[in-house]
Amino acid sequence: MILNSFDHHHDQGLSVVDDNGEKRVLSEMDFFAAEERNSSSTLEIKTETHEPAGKELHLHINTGLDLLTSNTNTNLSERRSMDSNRSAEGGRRASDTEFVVLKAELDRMNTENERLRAILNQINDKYYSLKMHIMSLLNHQQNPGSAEIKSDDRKMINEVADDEEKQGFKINLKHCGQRELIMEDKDGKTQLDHQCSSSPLCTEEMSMSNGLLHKINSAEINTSKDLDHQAAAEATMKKARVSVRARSEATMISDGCQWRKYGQKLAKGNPCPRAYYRCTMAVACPVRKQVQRCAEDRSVLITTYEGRHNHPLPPAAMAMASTTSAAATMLLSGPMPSADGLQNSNVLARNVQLPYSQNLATISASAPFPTVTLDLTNNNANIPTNSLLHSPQAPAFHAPFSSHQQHLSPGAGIQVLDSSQDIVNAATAAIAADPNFTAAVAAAISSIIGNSQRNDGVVDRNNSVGDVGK
DNA sequence: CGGATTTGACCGGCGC
DNA sequence: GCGCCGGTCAAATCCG
Repeated sequence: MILNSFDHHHDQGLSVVDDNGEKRVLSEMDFFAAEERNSSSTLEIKTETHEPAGKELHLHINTGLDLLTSNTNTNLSERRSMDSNRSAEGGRRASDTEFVVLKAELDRMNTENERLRAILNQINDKYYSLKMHIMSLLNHQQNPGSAEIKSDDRKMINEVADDEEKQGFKINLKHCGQRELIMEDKDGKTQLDHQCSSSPLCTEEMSMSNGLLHKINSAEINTSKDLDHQAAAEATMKKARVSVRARSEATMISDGCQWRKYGQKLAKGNPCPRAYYRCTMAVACPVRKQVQRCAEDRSVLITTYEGRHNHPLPPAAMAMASTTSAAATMLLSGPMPSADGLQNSNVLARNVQLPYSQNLATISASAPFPTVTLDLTNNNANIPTNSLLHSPQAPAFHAPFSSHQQHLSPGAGIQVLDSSQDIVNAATAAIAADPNFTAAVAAAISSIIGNSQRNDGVVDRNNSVGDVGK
């Protein structure tokens, strides 16, 4: 057997040439593969270079490993004893030395691996922290706050940047005004950027957005103007709504929260009744939701959430709380022209179609309450729909955006700029990444604005709401 | 029997 | 002031 070195250039991992001359590529090495158990413990290591064929370096190494040994921690005296028994065959001493060398090398690599893992974790943590601070900073650029906070943020950025530099990475705070954050390695190769296409990272990141809201809010407490702004933001937050359009035959999408129906009305302009629910997962939880079928397309269910939860969320709700939190953030931290932007009639009198995901998210503020509409009925090319369509709880989301949804043509109204786009990008990624889509979306929305509390293990009970129009 | 749902009554905001 | 409409209340009813 020929064991090849890792081919870093082609990212092929470990390749092995077997006794028949066939080359195999291994992502993991299985020393205990059945066909190898009784074979010789000799490894032929071929250093595969990019030199012409025939110049490959072959190293024949007797590993000295007892591959039949189940306990890899067999003590050395036993191993030495076994080795000495074999020494009669000759060459044992050399293989013993090689074994020690290999073991040392293995230990060294394990140590290195641990170190790299720790560094990676540290980088991830600091990346998120830094990003939160940057967004907070940017918020202050729009809503000038205290210099103290800016100083703290700058200090934080410097500290993190120093750390990354020491660890072989650097944070590139490029075009901060446009919310670009890029992590590069020493060679300048981008490792992560603000788009954060890796869904686990995005999910993690988005789950922090509630914390960001709190951070932003708490950072605004310094002046009376900020207090006013905070009060206004909270009032708006209370009134802010997130509407989700999803294609579903079910009477209500399961969202991980528990709801109790308290009313039903026939609303004007829609023959389908509108059902009113309140969250019953905690006493006096103020969150309400309305469920109604779309008049134009009865297969589309429109769920509108309002308020913030006053309790921890179940796992299913937490799964996508990040998404709607992002929507709320988008709604409330858009390109406000002033600190009073939320009260600004210009803001409240506009509708904005978000540029990233066409037909996916729309801000509508023409209604009494500012509303973000997430349209999940669209088979958007930007979304890996296969992850959306096959959830056992989720119906297929593939209809085109229904016509009654308000849209603005480009240039009409105020386009949501980068921060909001980033948030929507991330929200979209989070949506697309979550296999339990329906539960995730609804859960997220119910928790929208809200609840950044850590999930404390509340069991997800199936909601027991009734049918709309039953 | 307790909790959830139904459904008509009621309330408040808004426009005319 | 009045009517419309969305939203909520609460008694009656249903259901497990």
